[in-house]
Amino acid sequence: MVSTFAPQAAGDLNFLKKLNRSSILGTVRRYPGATRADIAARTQLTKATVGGVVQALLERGWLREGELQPRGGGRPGRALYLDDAHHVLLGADIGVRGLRVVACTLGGEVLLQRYVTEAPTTPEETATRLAEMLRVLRGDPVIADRHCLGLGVTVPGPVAPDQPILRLAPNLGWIDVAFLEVLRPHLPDLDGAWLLDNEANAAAFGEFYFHDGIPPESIVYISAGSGIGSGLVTGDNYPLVPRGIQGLVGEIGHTIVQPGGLYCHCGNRGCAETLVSGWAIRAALGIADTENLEAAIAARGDDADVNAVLRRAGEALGTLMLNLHHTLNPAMLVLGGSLMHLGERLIEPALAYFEAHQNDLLRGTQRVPIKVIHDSTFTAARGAAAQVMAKAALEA
Amino acid sequence: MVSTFAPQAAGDLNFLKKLNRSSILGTVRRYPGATRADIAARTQLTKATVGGVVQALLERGWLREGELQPRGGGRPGRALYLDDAHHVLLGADIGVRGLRVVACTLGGEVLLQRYVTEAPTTPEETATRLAEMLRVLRGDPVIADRHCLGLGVTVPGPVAPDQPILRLAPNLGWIDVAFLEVLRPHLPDLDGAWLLDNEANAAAFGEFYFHDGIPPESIVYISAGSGIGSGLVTGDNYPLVPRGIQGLVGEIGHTIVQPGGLYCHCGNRGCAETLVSGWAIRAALGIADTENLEAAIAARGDDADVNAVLRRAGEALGTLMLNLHHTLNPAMLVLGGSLMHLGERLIEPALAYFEAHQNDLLRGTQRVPIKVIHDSTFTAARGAAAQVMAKAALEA
DNA sequence: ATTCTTTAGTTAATAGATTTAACTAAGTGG
DNA sequence: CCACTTAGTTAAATCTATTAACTAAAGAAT
Repeated sequence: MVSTFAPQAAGDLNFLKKLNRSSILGTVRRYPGATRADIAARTQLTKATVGGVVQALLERGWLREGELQPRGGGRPGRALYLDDAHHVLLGADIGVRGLRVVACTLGGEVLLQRYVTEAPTTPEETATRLAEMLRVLRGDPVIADRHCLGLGVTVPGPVAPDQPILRLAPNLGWIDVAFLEVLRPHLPDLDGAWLLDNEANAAAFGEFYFHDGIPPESIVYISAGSGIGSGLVTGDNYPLVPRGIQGLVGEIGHTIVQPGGLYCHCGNRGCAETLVSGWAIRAALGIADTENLEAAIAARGDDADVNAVLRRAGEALGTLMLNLHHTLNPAMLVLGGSLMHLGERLIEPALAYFEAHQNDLLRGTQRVPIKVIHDSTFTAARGAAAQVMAKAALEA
Repeated sequence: MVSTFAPQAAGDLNFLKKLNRSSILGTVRRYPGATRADIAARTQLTKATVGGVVQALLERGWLREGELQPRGGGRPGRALYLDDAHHVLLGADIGVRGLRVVACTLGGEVLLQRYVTEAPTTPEETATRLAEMLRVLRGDPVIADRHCLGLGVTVPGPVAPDQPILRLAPNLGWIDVAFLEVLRPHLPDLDGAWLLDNEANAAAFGEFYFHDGIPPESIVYISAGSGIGSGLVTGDNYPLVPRGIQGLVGEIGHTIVQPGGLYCHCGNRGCAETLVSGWAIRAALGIADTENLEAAIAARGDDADVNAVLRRAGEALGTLMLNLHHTLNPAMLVLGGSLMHLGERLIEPALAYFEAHQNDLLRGTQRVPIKVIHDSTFTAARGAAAQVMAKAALEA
C-alpha cells in the first residue's frame, strides 16, 4: 500500500537529519509542552542532538518556547509548542454538493474557512471557482503575512496511489483528472507542497494528525455522504495512509453486506451503498437530486417510511463498522460525512447495532472508541491541510 | 497498526547504517543477480557505500558473488545473490490438526521439513513435542554446520501487537499464552531471534518476502482452515504487517456477509465462518471432529449435499475476496489453508464468484492476480522463517 | 593491434551528523 | 550554604556516507 509520507528505505546523513527533525517535530505535535529532555527520552536521541534541532526549528518558526515545566528537585525544562504564528496550511475539498477551503495553523486550528454550495461542473470551472476562493483566503489579513506551506485538495473518488490523478468520481462525472495541473495555472504564486487525495483518506489523516491529546494508534474514518468510503491512518511520526495498488483502499461502499440484495450502480447486488448512502436514501424515499436531502427528510417529519429507511441505513452502517473492525482493528472509529446531518434516527441504530454485535473474541478488552462528527463540513479540507504539514515537516 | 519490522522513526549513525544494509540486502532479495551498480542505482546510495556494505555482507555469509553480468560496452558487473550456504532460518507452525517445522535458506528454499498430525493439547506438552522436532531438525547434517538466525512460531489465533502473547485460540482452547516463554527452556541453545505470530500473518509475510520474482506491492493471504483468517503485507525493504490495536487485523471469519444468517460460535449471525470454515462444513455435513475432513468428503463422492455445501462455502469465500479487495485493494490475493484440499468444488465457485462480481469502478484496469496454494502445509512455518530473516537482516 | 569509450568497482580524503563528556544553569531539600 | 537533581549547551571525538580520483574490464572504432 503506497503511502505518501513514509520515509524512504535508505539514505545519507541529510536523510537521517530529516528523519530526526521530523521525529522531534512529531513528538511536540503529539505531546504539546514537551521539553527538550522529554523529547530526548522519547526519541532516544541525545540531549545534544535534540538541542541543536530544536534551536533550528525555533529560528525557522516551526516551534515556540512556552513556560517552564517544574521538575521534582531539578532545573525546570522549557515547554515547547508548535509555532502557530508564522506558517499557514491551505486545504480544499471538492464535494459533490459544494466547495470548501480552509486555512490552518501548524496545530490544526482553523483560522479561516469558506464554503459554497455550488455543485462542481467541469474540472476547469471548478478550478476557476476554487482558485477564487483560495485567493480571497490568501489575501485575508489574518494569514497574509504567514508563510504558506502548500495546498492539499480532496476529491470524492479514488486517487492513483503513485501520482496525483483522480481516477473516477461517479458523482461528479469526472474520469482521470490531474486536477492539480488544472488548478495550478490559476494560482501561479502559490508555492509549497501541492497534494491531491481522496476525501475520506484526508479526513482520516486530519483526525489522526490533529487529534486532541495523544493520537490513537490508528484511526478508521467512515465517510457517509452521497457515496460511502473510508480512510485508514496509522503510524507515529509518519502517519501511513494505505492506498492500495489502484487507490481503492476503503471503497467499502461496494463491499457486499446483503448477497442478493438491491442492485447497485456498480452492477453488483447488496453493496453497502445500496443501503447507506445519499443516493440510496433518496431512491428509497423518492427525493430528487435537486432537493436538499436533510431538508427534505426534515420536512417529512416523524414519518414511518423515513424512520424505517434511516434505521435500515443505520444498521447497514453498523454492519460496515463491525466488518471494518474485524478486518482492520483500528484503535478508533470516526463517523463523518453529510449523512450525519440526518441525526439520531440514522446514527443511533448504527451505534446500537455495532454495540449489540460485539463478539467476545477477546473477552474483557475495552471497546473501540467511536467519535461521531455531526458536522464534518470542513473535516476533509482540514485533513488535506494536515497532509501538507506532514509533507513540509520532512523538508523543514 | 503496529508492525514488527518497520524502522523506528529516529536514530543515530548506526541506525542509518542498519537501514542501508537492510535496504541493500532487500534489493538483492528482490532482484537476484543484481550488481553493485544496480543496487546503487536502485537505492540511490553511492557506489562507494554499496561497495563497502556488500563487502561486509560477503564476509559474513549473507551474500555470495555469482557470474559476470555483461553490460553493453563496459566492464561487466558481478552478480550478487543471497548466500544460501551459511545460514539457516527455523519456522514452526502450531496448527489445530498438527505441528510443522521447517528449515530454510535465506532465499526461502526449504531444506528440511517435518510434520506430525497430533492435535496440540496443552502449551507445555506442545512445547515439548515441538522442541523434539526442532532438535531433530537442528541435528540434521544438512543444516548442522549452519549458523541459525532464529526461530519463528505461528499460532492459530490473534497475537498481541506489542508482545509475543497468543491472545486466544478457540480451536486449541488456549488463552493468553506466552508460548515463546514456554518453549524457551526446552531449547536453551537456540539463539537468534525468537518470534511469535498469527498463522495467516506469517503465511502472508512468507508469500511476500520469498515471492518468486519481484514481489507485488502488497499481498492479502486468506487462510481457510478450521477457522478463517487473513494476513496483509506491504512495503519494500521493510514489509509491514498491520496487526491492529488488539492484534485482530484480518479476523475476517467474523465479518458479517449474511445478516440474519446462521449462528456463529462468536454469538453473532451470518459471520463468514458460518459458511466457509472447517467447522461449518463439518456441521453442515455431519462430519465429526475426529474424522479427517478431506477423507470424509472424498468418501461421499459426487454427493448433491456435499456439492451444494462446498459451492455455498466457495461463494462465501468469493464474497470475502471481493470485500477484502474493496477494503484493502491488494496487488495480489493468495488463497491457502487446509480447505484448499477440498479441491475445485470449493475453489472454482470462489474464483467464479469473484470474477463475476467485479464491478467497473476502474474500467479497464487489470484484475488482481490470484494465487491458489493447493497444499499450504508448510506455508505458515516458512513464513515464520521469513520473519526471522527480516528481523535478522536489520542486525546483520 | 591499438586506442577510445563506456561501465564497474575501489580507495583516500572530505563533509556532515550524532554522540560523548565536560560543562553551565537552575531548581529542591536538608 | 551545600549537596543533589534535572535541564540544557558546548567542543572534541566518532562514525557514516559522499566526493573525486583512481583502477579494472569489456566493446567499438580506427
